[in-house]
Amino acid sequence: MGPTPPGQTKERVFRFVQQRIVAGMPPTVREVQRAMGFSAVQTAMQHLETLVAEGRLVKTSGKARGYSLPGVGPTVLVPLLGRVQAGDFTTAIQQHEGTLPIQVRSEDREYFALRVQGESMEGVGIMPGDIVVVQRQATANSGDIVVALVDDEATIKRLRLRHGRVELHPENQQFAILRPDPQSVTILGKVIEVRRFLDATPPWLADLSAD
Amino acid sequence: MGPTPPGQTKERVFRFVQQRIVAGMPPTVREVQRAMGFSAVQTAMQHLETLVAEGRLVKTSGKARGYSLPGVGPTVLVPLLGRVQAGDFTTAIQQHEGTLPIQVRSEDREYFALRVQGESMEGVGIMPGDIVVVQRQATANSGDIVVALVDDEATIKRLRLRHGRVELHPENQQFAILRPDPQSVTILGKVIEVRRFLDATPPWLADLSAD
DNA sequence: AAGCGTACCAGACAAATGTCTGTCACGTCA
DNA sequence: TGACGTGACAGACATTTGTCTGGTACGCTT
Repeated sequence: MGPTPPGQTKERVFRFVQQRIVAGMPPTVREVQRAMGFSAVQTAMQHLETLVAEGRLVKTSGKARGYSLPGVGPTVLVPLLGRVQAGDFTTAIQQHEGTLPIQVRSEDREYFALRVQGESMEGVGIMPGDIVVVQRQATANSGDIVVALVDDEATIKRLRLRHGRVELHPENQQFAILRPDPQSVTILGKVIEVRRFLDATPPWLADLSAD
Repeated sequence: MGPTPPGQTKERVFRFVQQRIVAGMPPTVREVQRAMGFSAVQTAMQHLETLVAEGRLVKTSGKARGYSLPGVGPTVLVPLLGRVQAGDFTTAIQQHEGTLPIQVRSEDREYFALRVQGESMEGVGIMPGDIVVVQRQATANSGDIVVALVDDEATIKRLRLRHGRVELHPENQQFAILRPDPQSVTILGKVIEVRRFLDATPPWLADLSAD
């Protein structure tokens, strides 16, 4: 029962704890003990304390399974919306057709996801069937790719602001630039991520909420 | 302290627990109690039991924070590899330049991620800078998009099998079909997901492991 | 009115879990 | 050789956490 070389056990502990945290169920100290084959709880405790002192783990004292990884943003369930129509955004959220776990920077913001249906953004690799993750905001910068409501339909385009007027540019020459009347355009949010599943669609995109 | 209408509190409990589970730290029963404003632990317990009976939560009895969501695959940390060269795959795994939390179907499989560097797959919306998630496997079906080692370089192409011989097709007319000698081609895996971050690159793509 | 189902409360107990003190073993360095 | 740092063990205690029994309140149905 001699010690292993310095640093080796600590790394094994870190990898085990990290994987468990990422998998969604941080381990108890005794689970670390058992997984590492230690005889004493204190051995696991000690390595965990070292990792905390090094800043590689964060601990909530006195709480079961209280270790977490620093700098990893929270995961939230983002609703995948079906149809989005004018004045009906809240209903679209409630009637989402699935959910997408997304690591975000801030839980203070609202997000939603849409499935891309047209070919107007293919020039930048946003293809039909892709899923765009959208941060909810009513304004955006010129050049951002946004989801906007025009008349009665949601559309994904690149925003251009010309003298304060909204232009919605496609990224495909076969589509025209939209210059909607200001009264008939609403920006719903900014596209922050694009995802494409080449294997089968994951099961968690099915609705996990009560209907 | 009259009861709320049937079903309302249960839904609030489910949403709270679901969000906490997705965020990576399932709640204790007393945390549910406090979050809902109940005076008694047993109230929280009862709603949780009902949700378990309905199959919407799964419980590990006797363990702290033992509730989980059914049908949600595990999350694993997928290494984002830099250079991949022949005969050096294990080293590339160890020297990954970041990690990506990915929901997968099975922890029994191995995954890695690569940053796309060429334009040969732009026809199907796989753009330079995208990140592809790859399921590790040595064979694939004709038509799959794969990561293959050719001579000494990893490349992302669509696999075509002609009379048992490997062809690697680009999805961009400006690139040529590769018909490598069988001795000089190795399939590393199948691309299962494409991700693009339009906001800044998330911090967790930085290396969380020890160097 | 009685029964049932759901939403709540109060209190207590058992086990899991966090935490601490004390100790030994080994390798390295001055 | 002694000191130090890291890796280990043993044991005990305090607190958190899961779980249970017993009870009330309300609305609906027969």
